[in-house]
Amino acid sequence: MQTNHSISVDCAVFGFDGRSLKCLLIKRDGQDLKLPGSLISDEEDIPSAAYRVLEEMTGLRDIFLKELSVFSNPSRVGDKDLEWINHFYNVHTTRVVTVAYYALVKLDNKIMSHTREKEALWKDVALITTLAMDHKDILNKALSMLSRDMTHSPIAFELLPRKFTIRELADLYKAVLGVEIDNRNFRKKIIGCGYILPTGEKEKGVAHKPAEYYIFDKNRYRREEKKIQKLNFINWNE
Amino acid sequence: MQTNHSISVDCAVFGFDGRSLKCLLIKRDGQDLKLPGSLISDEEDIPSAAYRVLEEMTGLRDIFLKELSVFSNPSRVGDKDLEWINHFYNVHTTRVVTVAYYALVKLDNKIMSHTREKEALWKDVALITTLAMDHKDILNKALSMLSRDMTHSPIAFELLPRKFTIRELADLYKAVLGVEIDNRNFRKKIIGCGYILPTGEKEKGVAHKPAEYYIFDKNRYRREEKKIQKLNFINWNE
DNA sequence: TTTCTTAGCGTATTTTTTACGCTAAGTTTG
DNA sequence: CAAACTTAGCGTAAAAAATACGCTAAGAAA
Repeated sequence: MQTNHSISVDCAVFGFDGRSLKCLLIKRDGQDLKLPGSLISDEEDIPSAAYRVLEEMTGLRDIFLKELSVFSNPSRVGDKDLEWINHFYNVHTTRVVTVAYYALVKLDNKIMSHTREKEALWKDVALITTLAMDHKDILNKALSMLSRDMTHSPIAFELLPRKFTIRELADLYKAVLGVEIDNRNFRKKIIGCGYILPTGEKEKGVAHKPAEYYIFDKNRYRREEKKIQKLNFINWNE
Repeated sequence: MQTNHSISVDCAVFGFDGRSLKCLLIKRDGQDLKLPGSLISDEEDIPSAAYRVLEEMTGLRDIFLKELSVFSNPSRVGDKDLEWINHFYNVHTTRVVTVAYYALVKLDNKIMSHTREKEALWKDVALITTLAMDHKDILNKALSMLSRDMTHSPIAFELLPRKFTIRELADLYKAVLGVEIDNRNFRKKIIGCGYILPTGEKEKGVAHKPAEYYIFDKNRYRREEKKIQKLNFINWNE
């Protein structure tokens, strides 16, 4: 029985620029686009490898990261891709199984200059048509997982600056989930939740009534979370 | 760079006997208990390996199966475990990364006799204290994923016979989620959903008013699912 | 025959969601 | 400089969903 394989990680890194969802892509050999990734080494566990890739690409250490699933189709890496991998990593492997993650980052100046330096690019996810290997499949799965997660847990704030307006939050939901949102009811929901707090600061230089900045209070969220004892626990349409 | 690893699958297989949730365990060397699993071979992808293990253990092909996550701690397999693996599979490996799944089965006579033959045992999950390697961690993660999934999608029926009473369904939820359920409101919710249909048949030989048997209509569920356009899409406490 | 248990229907209350009117505070336009 | 335009942000009413709980029915067991 032959049972030795190479294992890699691949990360779909998402950012939000206020208009649309972006994904971080890198050019392989200056040609095909692919997700950032790496083979894992003997000493590290797989999440560590993912964090290593993320730090390399973004310069950041504390990044929201979640495992998607394993992609293991024996033919997912074609001969050409395999050649590139063996050359790039100086190994001899015939099959690579990858563990896919998605990550969420705030698109501030720091990260933008770092990724520019790495010659990576932030591409609007709606405009990504093909990627190397099965990376388009990974991206698709990441997008559907992200949609699901954004409705079930407060991870939207990983994509927004620390201080954000309620409009920015709504725009993010519109962009990712593709839904229409009623401004007035959305506000009520957000303000009513108890852990999204006004800062007293306001927008400047916008062509309309300036909105107040809010912050997400993680500790308060956790406290509220514990209080809730949902009896209305079954909801099979989510 | 050394990058070759062995990959395995491990499955937490759950069943429900009407009283409590059971997990399928096998004895290694007639001693330690572990989850069913296997190394994967070069030709198969990982889900196929999981189905192979499940068919071997249960005799069944169409089983609900879902990936949990990858367990990759370099020291998750101790020296003793490694020795057993190398001997059992006739390989030479120093590290095994495992992809964990959970599976749901209906505990009917057929499966019970098959697992008995395989000398596997169905143990009440509440009574499982230790398992080989990191299999207890895998089990814990499987249990929390199962709880989550059972509240968000209609997978409870994978654990029940085709025809079930509303009480049996409620008992399953009580057992898995550890919640109290009001019989009257639960019925309303179940019957109101539109895809759990009465069969006309009734229980026999119970020491109380016999209940009607219901079936879960998968096609009707999918149709209803499409109809729903949830605007109330954000619920961060689920 | 009484007691016990669960089935199964109904009603009233509370909570949550949805729809939508309205004023406020800025910038842009003419 | 006033009118037009855009988004902020408050409020109210209606609809829908969740919850609490009373009650009778149908069987077995005592």
